[in-house]
Amino acid sequence: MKPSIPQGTRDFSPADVRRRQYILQTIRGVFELYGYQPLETPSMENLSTLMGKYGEEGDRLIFKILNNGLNDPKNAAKAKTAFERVLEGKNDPGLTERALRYDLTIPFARYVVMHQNELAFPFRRYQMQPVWRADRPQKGRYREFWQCDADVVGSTSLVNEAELLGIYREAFHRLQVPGIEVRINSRKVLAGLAECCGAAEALTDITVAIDKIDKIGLDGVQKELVQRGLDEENISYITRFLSIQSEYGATDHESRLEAMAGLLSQSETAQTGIAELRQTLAYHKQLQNDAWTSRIVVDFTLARGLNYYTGLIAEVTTSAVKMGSIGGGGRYDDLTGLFGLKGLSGVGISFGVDRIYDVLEELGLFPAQLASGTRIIFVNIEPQAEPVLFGYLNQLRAAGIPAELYADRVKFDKQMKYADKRNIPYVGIVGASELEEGRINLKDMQSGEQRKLEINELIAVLSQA
RNA sequence: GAGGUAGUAGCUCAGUAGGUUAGAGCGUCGGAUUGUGGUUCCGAAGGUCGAGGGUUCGAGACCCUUUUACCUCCCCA
Repeated sequence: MKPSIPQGTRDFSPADVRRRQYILQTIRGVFELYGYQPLETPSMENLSTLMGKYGEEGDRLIFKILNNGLNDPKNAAKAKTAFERVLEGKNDPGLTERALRYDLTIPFARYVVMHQNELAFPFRRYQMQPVWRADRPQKGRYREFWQCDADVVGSTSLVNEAELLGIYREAFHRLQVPGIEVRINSRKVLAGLAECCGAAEALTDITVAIDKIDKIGLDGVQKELVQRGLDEENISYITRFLSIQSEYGATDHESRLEAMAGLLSQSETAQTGIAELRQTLAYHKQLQNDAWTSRIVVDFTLARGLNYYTGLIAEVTTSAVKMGSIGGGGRYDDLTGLFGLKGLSGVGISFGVDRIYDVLEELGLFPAQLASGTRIIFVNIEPQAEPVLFGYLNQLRAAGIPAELYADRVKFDKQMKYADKRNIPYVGIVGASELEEGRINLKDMQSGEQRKLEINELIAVLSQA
């Protein structure tokens, strides 16, 4: 049988894992720095927890888990009727009642509701775990991928928004990704647009269409709006809305906000949204670090799919690589309401680790020293030396230096080749003569230089390198 | 979920209008070199041509099905 793995999944070889851990650790460090606490939830949730939370499209992409025991004769009738319902496109607990998690936000909301009495609100947590989607794989799109989320619930303050934007910028600064743009918008402005253009009920159609303007241009958006049933009057208003976006420089926030406030003066919702954007930017300005090269862009065409967002929405892209967004988030006023806990507002962001990986790879931004963990390997050429080498290993490891011994006594050059292939920077050679001298012949694999050292000197050399 | 392109050695690929035992480079392994890797030289192994079925005297090539990757749409990280 030819081995294979499921569509859209990947193996991660040692070098891949090190690189992924580098990303994960960098992001984790920033989360911790901003006072977020770690949380983990199960890989699978009850199907009812997930269904209906991501829109129709989302429901279709949830990986469902088949119930056990379907072949038990006493379940047969139930399973058969359940299967009939599934064929009709419905779910039935007789066949499946669990599913793999689709994102980290809904499980988080579920967690908050279940543990509301133990938590100190505002509750800030971060979560870094894989999620699964039955999407068709493409470049940068997998069926199993990791998300890194930071959310805070129980606070409506825009300080949270401002800090989350800071987390994005700090993390990408540390990862040294160039061309980072954190685009922000407010769902309230979009709702105001729908109101003002006379098609309040078509909010989703409008947002889905204008979100594509980067891809299909103004003409394309207009066509799509027609297709989605908007009339000429609606569309001409939306066109004016879109022109505000292109009229000002990318970072001329204030002019853009002012123009938008003028256009949407009839909508109280939109005015609130604009005021919130202003306040978020003002807070963020005080929190930001001058070293950050990324920029914040107010982008009124930004929509984002997940329909639970109600306030600020954000998305991260880099101009350095052709790739979809590498992060996104927003505020949701009533996420926990879905699980019976009303009045808790939350806001959060997510990092797309797998896409960030692809970006770093493409730009060659991974630090070189991620290659190997082992600092020194002892070649095994002299049987008498083994007890001494064990002692050296113990001392090196006690000093925190990753060290290993080539376990099999095979040909010298084979052992050297192994060290070379593993990218281990130093080789320790102890043969008969070194044994007699009580020293180690230390070879620097990069320069090829060798020198004889005592173990204490060797530890000193490797500690500082 | 809809459409398109592709799948030949571990990797990157070649393979003439269907015609003997399917090739190259890189890598792997062995040797030159039983105390010195990354360079060099010599040699070897490695493929039921993604899988299944069909057309044909004959299929890596043509047809169908299936699977996987990539691209577009949908949607999204």
